[in-house]
Amino acid sequence: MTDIKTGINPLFLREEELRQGIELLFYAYRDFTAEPDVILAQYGFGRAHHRVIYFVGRNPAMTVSELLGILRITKQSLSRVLGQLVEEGFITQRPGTRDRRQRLLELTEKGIELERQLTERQRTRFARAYREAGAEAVEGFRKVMRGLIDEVDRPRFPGRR
Amino acid sequence: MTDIKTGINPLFLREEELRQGIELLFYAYRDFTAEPDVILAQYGFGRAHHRVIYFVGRNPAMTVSELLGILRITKQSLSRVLGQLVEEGFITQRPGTRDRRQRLLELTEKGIELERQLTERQRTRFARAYREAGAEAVEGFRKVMRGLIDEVDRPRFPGRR
DNA sequence: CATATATGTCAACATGACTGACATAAAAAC
DNA sequence: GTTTTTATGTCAGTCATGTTGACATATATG
Repeated sequence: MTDIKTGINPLFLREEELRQGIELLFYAYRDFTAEPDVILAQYGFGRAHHRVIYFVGRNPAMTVSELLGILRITKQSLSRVLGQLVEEGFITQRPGTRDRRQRLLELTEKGIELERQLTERQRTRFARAYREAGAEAVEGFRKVMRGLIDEVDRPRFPGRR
Repeated sequence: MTDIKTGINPLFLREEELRQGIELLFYAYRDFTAEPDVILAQYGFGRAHHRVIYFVGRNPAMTVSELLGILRITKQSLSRVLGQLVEEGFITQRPGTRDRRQRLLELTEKGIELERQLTERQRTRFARAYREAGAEAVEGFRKVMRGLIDEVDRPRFPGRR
């Protein structure tokens, strides 16, 4: 075996390092999503609703196709949550002007308020983590995260210029 | 409005920065989990099975309670997937020696093989991202991710000594 | 005019979470 | 040594969120 004397096996270290990454992602996502769930439950909503509200709030006047492309779910799955959100007045749909087949999505005042309330927790979590880690670490975080994402979606996160 | 002349509003930048973090986490997790799903489907398993296999592989002889504490799901939910994995010979249970109420969990050969196959994709994804980002960025990534995790679970990821 | 596209809808199903109630065996406390 | 707590399992029912497949409508495009 390699490095019996030093007790360090570089391959083992690498394996350890990679598994740590996997676990960091698991735990971070678990805790990151747990907080808004409490609020969502009060509205009778789930995580899927949060995702829709989030991305519609982030990309006003986005089309259903665009949203489907981000969420990577089927239109039938989206239809249920989106339908509820429209029905209950959190999101409005209006036909596109250039292409009248499109249903452009937008948050209502009520939707904006819920989005703010939901995302606030997550923003606070990031703000704390960023502050404690420092600017340089944040840059490293971005770099690695960007590299984890499928190539098609990396342009959504332009690197440092 | 602040900084009309420079066109820079620091509060807006901060908001942008935090939202980018939120989105990085969403996309990374989405793509990170998508790959093993293909293999799991061939076995008639889902993501929940992968999580159980992963953590049992990582912590041999772990108890059911420990596993529940990591996954943060109910024992009823765990019971189904764990039961299947035991039934189909991927995991074995044996009573603890110190405390004979415990059922210590362990991967079988078959389980180890499946774990390897499943996690390999994710390890490769991390390996590439780490390599492209560089050692310093990886350190920043770790720092931020650790800060995102609930305080109780941070000791699982000791900082740099 | 024919075809492709954007969207929606109906139906059936699978997975993985939940709550609540109850059961058993072993450890720990008194 | 009896009582209580703990670790685990199980039965039953429900819900949220994903899937596939088929079909419908309106509009854009060739």
